Amino acid sequence: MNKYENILKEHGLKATYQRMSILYVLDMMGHATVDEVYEKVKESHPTISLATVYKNIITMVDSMVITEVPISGMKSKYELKKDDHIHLICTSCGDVKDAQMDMNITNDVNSVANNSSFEAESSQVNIYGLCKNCNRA
Amino acid sequence: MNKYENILKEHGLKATYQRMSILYVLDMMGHATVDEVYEKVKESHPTISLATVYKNIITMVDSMVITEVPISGMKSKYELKKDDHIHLICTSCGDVKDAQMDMNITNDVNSVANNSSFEAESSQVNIYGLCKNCNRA
DNA sequence: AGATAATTTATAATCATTATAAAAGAGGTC
DNA sequence: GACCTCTTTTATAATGATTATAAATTATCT
Repeated sequence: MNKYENILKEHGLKATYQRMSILYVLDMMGHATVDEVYEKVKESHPTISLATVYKNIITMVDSMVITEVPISGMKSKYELKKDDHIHLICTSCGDVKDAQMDMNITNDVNSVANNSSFEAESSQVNIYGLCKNCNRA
Repeated sequence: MNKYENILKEHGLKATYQRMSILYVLDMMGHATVDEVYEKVKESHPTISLATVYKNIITMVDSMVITEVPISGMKSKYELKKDDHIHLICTSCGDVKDAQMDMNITNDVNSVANNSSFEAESSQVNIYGLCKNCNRA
């Protein structure tokens, strides 16, 4: 449980109980909106304030501890910062799953940026469609 | 100017002056937020209501006349529906430019989806970084 | 353990989006 | 072209999401 304490300190942030709880929730859920994080953290820490969740999510995005995943037609979700990967977003149930971003895509994406004299820093790939479960139904 | 009238009717929507104005603004600007559209349309149509802009943007997204472009750390922008392409998003000035999505990326992306038994419908690729202008400064 | 600066909290304030209902307009029919 | 019907627009109010405030609390350093 001091996995999260370490992450925070490595990024120059104080390791408060609230921040660690948010990171734990994101780690467990994979991806979650601000509200989902708030509801989940309240289960173990009922007095946390919604403002605290908002403020810390912003702070941790700025410090690159977590990443915003903006999604068409839904509120943004947040996830722990990890290596580049692809998001498979189910337009029916809203579930988000990660898939590995293979080297080819990374290379292609970088060459597109170079061809436009664009100084690329990061990239996001979202695939929208139906997850296994929703596709059956 | 009845380019937009045709697009709307092809998608089963009434061709109101307000909708055509919104499409014209998006066509001129390339990408714009709800507020930017509202401010721009007001120049030629000062009595348009903000609620009308909101409602029509939702309607036209649902009818696939326009597309939402969700972006980390900014409000979503909207664009006319076009073939798959990549967004080069400047984290300094907020500008969004299109780049061609080459066949390789499309193929790679589809194979990632297949490997996860995910029924892909569409995809979005965002590259964040510095545009030519901001990179100089 | 104490000092200090950052963080948390509850609340209010602000900003963004959606709902409402009356007036206006689009597109079809004669 | 005038009329009918249904949809859309408008202004406004209501709601929902996010941010600001300032006092109380807490993490970290010494």
